[in-house]
Amino acid sequence: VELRDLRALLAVVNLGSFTAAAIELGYTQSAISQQVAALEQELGQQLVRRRPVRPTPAGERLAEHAARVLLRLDVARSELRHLSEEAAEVRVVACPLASPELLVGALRELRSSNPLLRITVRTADAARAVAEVASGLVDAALVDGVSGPSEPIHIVDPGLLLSTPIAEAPLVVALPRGHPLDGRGGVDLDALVDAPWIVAPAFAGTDVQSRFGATPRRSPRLVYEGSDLPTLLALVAAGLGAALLPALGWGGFDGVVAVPVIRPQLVHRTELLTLRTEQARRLPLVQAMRSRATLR
Amino acid sequence: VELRDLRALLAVVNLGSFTAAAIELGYTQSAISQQVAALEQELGQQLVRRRPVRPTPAGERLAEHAARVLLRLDVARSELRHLSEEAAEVRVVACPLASPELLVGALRELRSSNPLLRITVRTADAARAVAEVASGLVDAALVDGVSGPSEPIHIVDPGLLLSTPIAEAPLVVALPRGHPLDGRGGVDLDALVDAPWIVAPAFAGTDVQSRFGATPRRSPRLVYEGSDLPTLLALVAAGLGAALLPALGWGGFDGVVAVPVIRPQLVHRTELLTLRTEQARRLPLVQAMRSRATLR
DNA sequence: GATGATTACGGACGCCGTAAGCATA
DNA sequence: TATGCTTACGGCGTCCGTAATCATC
Repeated sequence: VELRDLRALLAVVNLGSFTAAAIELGYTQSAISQQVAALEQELGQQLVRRRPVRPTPAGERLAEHAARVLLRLDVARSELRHLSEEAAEVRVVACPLASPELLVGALRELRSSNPLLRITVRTADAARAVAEVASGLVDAALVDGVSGPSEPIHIVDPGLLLSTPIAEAPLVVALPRGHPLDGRGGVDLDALVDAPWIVAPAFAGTDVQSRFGATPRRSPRLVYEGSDLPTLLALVAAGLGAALLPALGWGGFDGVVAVPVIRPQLVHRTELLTLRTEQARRLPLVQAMRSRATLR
Repeated sequence: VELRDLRALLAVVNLGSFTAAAIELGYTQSAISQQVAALEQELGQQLVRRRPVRPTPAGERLAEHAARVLLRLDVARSELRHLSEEAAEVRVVACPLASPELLVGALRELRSSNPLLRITVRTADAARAVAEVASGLVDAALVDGVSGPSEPIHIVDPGLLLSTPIAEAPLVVALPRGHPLDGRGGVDLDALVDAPWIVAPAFAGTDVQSRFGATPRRSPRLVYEGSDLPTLLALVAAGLGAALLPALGWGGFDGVVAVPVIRPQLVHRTELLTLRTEQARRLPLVQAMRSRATLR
């Protein structure tokens, strides 16, 4: 098993195409084919079904392992780079709904204490944010997700990155006004399991489905790949589906009502992710965020 | 970064010698030298100090990541192998103090329900046991360790292997009779932090040191690498040091007294480790152990 | 001076790309 | 028929081993 082969498998599984994987990795499609074939031969079983290109159960499992292995290696590289050089810049990535008020407060404090520091902020979905911390593209990521109360969200292997709890907010379901559940004081997610959901990766709706979707592999009725909250809410208002959001961070929106989730017991949680290096721990931004965080 | 290079680094760091690493991996010492040099060049910093051969902080960190990466790849390989073939044999490895009475009970039940099944049992220390589950050498490992009450012991990345809690027992310090603490109803480990400890990897004393040893990197006065409990207790009786053990599983021993650990709150915990495959979950042994386990 | 890591160099193997083959929409 | 994965084959690069060099105990 070689890393090159794992990268190939992962790209093929994620992109659903040998050709696309080849382009992404900078090989010819022939090379990708050979790499995947080598893996399959070595492991003695098919990993990807062709035409259409879909992973077998074994391939799916291996791709999962491969993703974690490659992520850890990214982290390792970044950590070693951090060990030697010192940063004169702070780069942050944040998920759209990840309690930004905390971030801007911390940044203002940071700026006033060090006016010369170059600061970069960008938004991305949680998966990309994690990848960017791992690869060293940014120094910290403010990611959000859904979890049990005062329980960490698990985006990557626990312990791989340093995670600081920042905030928790009640979870609500955004529904079109007039929906049967409109007006309820609280809602059980099981009651909505067959309802049309809007899956919006940028808004941390992905992991909930996998954790609480009673029906695995059900393809969502609508996927919103943007990161614009008003657009998402407009989709909800139009009756195209329900969306899972934190109670805070967005004002009212015409035609949309928010009903708190009361079962299962879930919260919207925000965490700050950095490398597990001393340098990261001592980042002024991290310090500031920590002192401001509402959670211990 | 290539897996081959990571394997080389890990072997060099663990064995403290390029030559020994070369023998272990089946290369010449020259090849190992080139592989480590390649890593160092690629990462732009020294990973291993020569003469004597010791890892730099960067090397230590990378070796840690390398170990986890390689372990995960072992697990991946084993899982895929399990997915295709069915086992006609049950192989178990257990740590010496890992609640063996549960194991033998489960094995007896297993034997009576399936007299033809070939069963293999072996003992090893926790680190080796984990490696053997990962590499597929055994189907399950009964490992013990020290943790907080009803808190899992973390030997590997959480989620990498399937872990079933089996039993917990109070933790005691084994001391020579007549020791100043002899007769106390309970002891605070901090009071013993500077005492001479006997480190016995086979008896799960390793991780406690790293977790609660106030003085990191202090070399223990005595290391017992065997797995024979009477020998260990004889060492204690001779006044060569104290040892951390579970309260159960060993009767009295002449010249040794056991004082319960009351602070920090720690227990001796036993868990059953298997691959995270359906096959492993359905192993009769696992089922039997589960139903017998005193923990939920 | 001996043990053990590094450097130099040649040969073999592996891997990728080009191009032809082939299956499926 | 066209798109896209597979197979065949040749060249290039890489990596390992042998052997000489060098440093440290």
